[in-house]
Amino acid sequence: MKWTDLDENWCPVARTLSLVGDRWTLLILRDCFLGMSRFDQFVSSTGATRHLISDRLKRLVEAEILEKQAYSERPKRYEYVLTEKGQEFAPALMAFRDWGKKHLPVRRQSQG
Amino acid sequence: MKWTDLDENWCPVARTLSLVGDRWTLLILRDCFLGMSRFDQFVSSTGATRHLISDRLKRLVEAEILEKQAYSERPKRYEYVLTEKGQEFAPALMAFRDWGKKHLPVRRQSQG
DNA sequence: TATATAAAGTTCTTATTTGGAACTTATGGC
DNA sequence: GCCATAAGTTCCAAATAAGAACTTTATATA
Repeated sequence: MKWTDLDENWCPVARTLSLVGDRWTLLILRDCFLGMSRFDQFVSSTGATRHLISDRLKRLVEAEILEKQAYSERPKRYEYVLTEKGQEFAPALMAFRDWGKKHLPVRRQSQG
Repeated sequence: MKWTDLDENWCPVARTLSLVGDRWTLLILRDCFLGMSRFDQFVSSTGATRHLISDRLKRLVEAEILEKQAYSERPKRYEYVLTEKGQEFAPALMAFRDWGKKHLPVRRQSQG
């Protein structure tokens, strides 16, 4: 079974996962909430490959969670910003953050 | 980069994703909150392969999110139950559920 | 003119993960 | 002996991801 097959599942959790049930997608959304919006920012912040970021941004735009906006005309450059639908994903990320802070403390300092 | 490499990331969201940032893992947790606890229940409920379920349950037990408990001695049979750490994941799943209910309504009835 | 930089991707090849079905082990019932 | 149940494991083909280099459009510098 493919995970996109979950999009018509009876369970709202499953349907949500068909879109964002993937670590890189969720990291991109985290970055958006931290104020990032550009391709290369997502690449260096998440550590995912350019290929992955490209793919996940397309999905997020198609799902209307992010919106692609031109911020420069020449050369044509785009950035990705949260739609209202995307903004409303905040509680989920905050729940992840809280759980991680409580149950997965960092031992040694590392960078990502 | 491998996703398990996120486990020492500075960001608590990333650390959380290193454990549960995967659709099948989160669906297994959803099932646990719905009262399921057995291997075959997870297989048929999620639609994931036995292989995947086996792998994800191992990770969840290792992370102390689930606990493996014998419910039969002969033959030896185990079930998986949420630990307190696992229970505290509820708010995250509820956030997913709420977002899905609001933003991803089902069109036609389907089963998963 | 030639070179370098920047941003946002795409392309290529190799490695890792997943899918799907069948098989295993232990036990009880008919 | 034969079938069923539960919890996995094994095998191979198919799909995804990793990593690095390349492309495109345009500005800046020597």
